[in-house]
Amino acid sequence: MGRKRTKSGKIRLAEVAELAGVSPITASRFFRNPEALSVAKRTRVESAAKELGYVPNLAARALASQRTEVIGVLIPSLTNNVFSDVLRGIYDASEGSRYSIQLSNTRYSILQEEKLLRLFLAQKPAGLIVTGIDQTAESRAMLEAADCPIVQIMEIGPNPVDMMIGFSHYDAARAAIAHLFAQGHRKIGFVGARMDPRVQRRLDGYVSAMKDAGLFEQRFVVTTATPTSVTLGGALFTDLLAREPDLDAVFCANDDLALGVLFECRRREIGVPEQIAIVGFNDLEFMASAVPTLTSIRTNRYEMGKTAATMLIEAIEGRRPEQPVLDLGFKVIERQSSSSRHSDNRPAVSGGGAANKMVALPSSHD
Amino acid sequence: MGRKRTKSGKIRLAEVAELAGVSPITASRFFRNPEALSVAKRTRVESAAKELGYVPNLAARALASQRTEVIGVLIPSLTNNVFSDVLRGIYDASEGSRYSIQLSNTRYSILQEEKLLRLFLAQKPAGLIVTGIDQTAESRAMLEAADCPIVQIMEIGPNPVDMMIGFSHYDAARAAIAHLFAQGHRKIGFVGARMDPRVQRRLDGYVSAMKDAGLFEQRFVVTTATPTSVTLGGALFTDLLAREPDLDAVFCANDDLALGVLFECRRREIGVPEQIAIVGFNDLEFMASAVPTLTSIRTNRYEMGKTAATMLIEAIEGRRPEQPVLDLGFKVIERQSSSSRHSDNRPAVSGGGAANKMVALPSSHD
DNA sequence: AGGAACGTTGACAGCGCTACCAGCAACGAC
DNA sequence: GTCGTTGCTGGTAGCGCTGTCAACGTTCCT
Repeated sequence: MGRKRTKSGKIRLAEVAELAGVSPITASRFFRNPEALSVAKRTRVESAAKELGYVPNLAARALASQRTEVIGVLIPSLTNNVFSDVLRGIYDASEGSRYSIQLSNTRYSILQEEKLLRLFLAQKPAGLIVTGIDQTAESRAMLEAADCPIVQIMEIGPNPVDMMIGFSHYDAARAAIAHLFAQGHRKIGFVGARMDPRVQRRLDGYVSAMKDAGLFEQRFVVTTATPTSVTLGGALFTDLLAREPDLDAVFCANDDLALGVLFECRRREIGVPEQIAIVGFNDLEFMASAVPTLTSIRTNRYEMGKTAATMLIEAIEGRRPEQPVLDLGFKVIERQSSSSRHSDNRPAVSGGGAANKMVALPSSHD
Repeated sequence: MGRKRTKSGKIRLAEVAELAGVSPITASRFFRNPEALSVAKRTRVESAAKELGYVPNLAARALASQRTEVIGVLIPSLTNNVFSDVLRGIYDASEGSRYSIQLSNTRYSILQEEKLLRLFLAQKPAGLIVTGIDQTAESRAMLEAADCPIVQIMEIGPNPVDMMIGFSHYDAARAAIAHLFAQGHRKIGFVGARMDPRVQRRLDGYVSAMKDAGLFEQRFVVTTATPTSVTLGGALFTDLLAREPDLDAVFCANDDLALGVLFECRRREIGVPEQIAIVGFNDLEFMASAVPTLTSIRTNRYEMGKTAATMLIEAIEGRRPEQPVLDLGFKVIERQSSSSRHSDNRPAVSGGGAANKMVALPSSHD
């Protein structure tokens, strides 16, 4: 049976080529590298494709060219609104490009990540975005052997596989504690949940800052492997208070926990910031409208996702960035919850790339 | 040049077949329908595949079989944590199945949705999940012509394209207002943002309930097309109060707005619920730990996503659900913010599927 | 015993596209 | 005028897999 067997409704490249009066190869070239065609043929193919409503068959293209136009993204969680901001950036950057996003969820397991990586790589993705820098040795080897650009996101560290974009969670935590010190706080608790590598590094930053000041006490730290939530913030804070009733500040590993701590303070009629100061992490939108407004560490999540995907696409197309490692920095957004004085807008402390990138961010976003 | 040109590292089905001592076709069948093989060959192919670390080439499979194993998902927003719950359900259900998820973001534009739909359908997805019931006529026609199962999610209505899973936003809003009436509230405001079709239906439910009681006033309603946020909740509530200082309750179209209203009340020292009752929508996690705890309408978002994907996969594999339209219902979760009495756990009012599973659609309009 | 029915297997021929290389015209250099 | 060079175009041959159908061996029935 001949090629004409296909349903009449189906438009193949051959049909476009025929209508345009060129060979299929020329038509194919039009979609991949229009500049290679003479202007005359280019316009002919273009209008033929439009007239027929041609949509390329991606599977055939992938099979023939031995590569796909898929960007694989591995993130640990979909629940977390931190990642939803990053993802939004990634999707926004991919829009308008020829690349599509294939998302997978590692559920904070590096073994699961390794499995997914193997799956992804077998399909020859155009590029890969992976979260963090704590891969298994096997994953690391696969990433290094992969013949596509790779961006690691969410944090920065030594030995990037390829490109890297993020900020130092350790430094950010130290900046938060430095801020609390500057406000006169000494007995500063730490509340953390999930304890993934990035939260762990925030804890490390907290510990080092406290030790540097000779103020560290193990009982100031309350953590759990449980996924984070507002309610959990209240519960962990309750534990913390039971261990150390004289606490004068709490640094929360994320904003949900901070909100939970705030509510718990309200429930117990503990004055914020008079009796206890609160600092969160991420600067989610609600932090600026809470009562009192909540101090947090602003991280550039949307920008991180967007830049990661943009860098990746550039690299895929052969334009590697001059700087493969990008520190997007962070910024201490000081608000009422940690302000011993009454001002709500004092000079912000920032770190990493933030210092010389986006200087004066307004204190609310989106 | 012969077939052996391929890099030695690449494992094709042919290699597996050779090692197993069967024909490629038999090996192929092993992956698609193992039951069709004799036990002996099945184990032979299985161990050969494992030994060689074979991973099928999806592009080749898609090209040869004229269908993909991709489930297309069209949602309006990635920011909204309502959708992130739904997505989590979808991804969870797809995990372990052979299907992968292809996500696209319509940004609340039905024209954008139409464009994406065209793109998706050209790749012959195995199935499709689309948000809502307000497609363009063109989209609707494409969906009806598509030869794959389709699930509409987030709400229910007449004339499903194929399958449908959601609940009545209209009825849910009416239940919220009925609850406020039962608590003795009369001057009930409505605060809404984004005003997508589902929020619009919540507004319609509010309006109809108020009109039924002869209490509707246009000035009780404050809405905006701006994307929702906690801060916006406070701002809209401020507008509302300016128009109607005697308000005794606010129904918020979502929980972020409700939280913003709560904070604004605290800022203005308005007692909740003594002076103003607050009811939100969705019952996000933080509602239960706010001070006071916030009443909301619980919607089964994760379950909706999970069930949608499960139904879809079942349908793809030929097992169509007995009931193509599933009403997941809702539940009024009464908490302190709307409780005139002091109890925090009175019998919950529920509607839709929660009461009588997927029978006739409850009194939804339009 | 003969034949039908079933379960299992394999040969063949593409799926729609692109990599590779050859061919051809137009042009400039010598 | 010949020869390369460049720019554009087309033919051939797959990419790795699966749909279709025929062929085979076995079992069961009459």
